[in-house]
Amino acid sequence: MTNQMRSDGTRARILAAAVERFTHGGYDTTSVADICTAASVSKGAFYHHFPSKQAVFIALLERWLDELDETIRNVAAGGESVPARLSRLAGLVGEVSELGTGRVPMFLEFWRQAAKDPEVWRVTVEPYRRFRAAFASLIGDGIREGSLRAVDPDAAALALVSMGVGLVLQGALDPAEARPADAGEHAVALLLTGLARGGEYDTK
Amino acid sequence: MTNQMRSDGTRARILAAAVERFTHGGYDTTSVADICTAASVSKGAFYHHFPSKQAVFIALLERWLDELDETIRNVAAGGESVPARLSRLAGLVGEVSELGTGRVPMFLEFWRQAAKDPEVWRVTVEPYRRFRAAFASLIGDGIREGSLRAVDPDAAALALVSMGVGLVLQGALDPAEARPADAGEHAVALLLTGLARGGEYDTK
DNA sequence: TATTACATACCAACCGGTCGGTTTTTTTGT
DNA sequence: ACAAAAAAACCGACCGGTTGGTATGTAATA
Repeated sequence: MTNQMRSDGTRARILAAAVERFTHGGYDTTSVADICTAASVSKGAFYHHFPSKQAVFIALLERWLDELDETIRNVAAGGESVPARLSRLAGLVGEVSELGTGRVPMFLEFWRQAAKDPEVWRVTVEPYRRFRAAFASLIGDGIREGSLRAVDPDAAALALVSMGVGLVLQGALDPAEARPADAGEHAVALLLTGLARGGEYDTK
Repeated sequence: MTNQMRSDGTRARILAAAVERFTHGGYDTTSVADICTAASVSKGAFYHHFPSKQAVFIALLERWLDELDETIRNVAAGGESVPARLSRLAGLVGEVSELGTGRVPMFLEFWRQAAKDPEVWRVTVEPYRRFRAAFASLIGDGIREGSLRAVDPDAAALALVSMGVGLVLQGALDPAEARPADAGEHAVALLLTGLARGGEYDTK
């Protein structure tokens, strides 16, 4: 086995173990020794690959942000009508929270650290801004296209993202009662009804 | 000064210092010594009033829940029409996030601990359920009263609470760009438009 | 005097990070 | 082609510092 392969493998194991432990117990509670044990890696190997515990956290954050950016691109793209693209979003909320239920604690951890560390803050906040900007632009298109009411695009985008965040969070906290997959689409449809020009909003 | 007064005073100082420190640095990072220093209280006094650090946290949580319950009662009450009461909610979101901006980290801390400790989880989740139930009941009234469209009250309540949570959280994370007080009411109005029977929703 | 409220010194456990040494792969010299 | 040397990956004991919690004693109230 080449040196590169070996290195990449242990690095990946450390990252995977870190996300597992951080998710399970949070950043502060999880010790470097915990991560090492979970990754079947020695402390020496850990500090050979990462300069600090915080560096692992930031690497995780950046990986997550890349995924998020890809999601945004997918949402923004597409030649269909604006309402059709918006309704694709309704499904996205359910999808994200299904896939991400286990991840939400980690995601909460990012926010919590963002309140303390300016570097983490900057890199955490930016995707939300991009998210809102993408939606605002989409909504602006819808207004010009005539399929949406002439609302403030920024406020509407904030509303959409907020509801998404709220749904995912509540779904993670109380999956039995606030299942986003079931009620989430319904909730988003409700908001889209308020956005759509006149009468009911057709999610089909 | 009576013994009771003295005791109550130091207890209150510990609680106040705890919320200040937890808000500033999170649960794990804040040490008992930190709290004691901030409260001008010795460690002995601390452990005389509380059996553990966790106990202080739970006392804080319970105090917060009482406030929340009072808020719910205020929202549910009132003899006005349902749309009027719902629009009062729009203002509430801005209000809560204005008052609570500094508190949000603490609130995040509750959620994070809820993922770990079943006891904390139960007591954290319940108010959200009550919140949703209160809104669902209110929306049900609106539907019977004829002022709201015949939507699923539970889904609509989830939508409202989710948007509120999302707005507060985003406002706390990024106050410069996602000011809930400015755009929050607008966002809720948008949702209410989707709820209201026909045409525009009058927030007046 | 008895009890409650507070103060201080102390401890065992743990944590992030370091460091000297060992194993494994790669490069170099011939 | 092959050994020697260099480099990269890895190991685990160790360290200074901190933490939640305790034990023991003192001052204030009942």
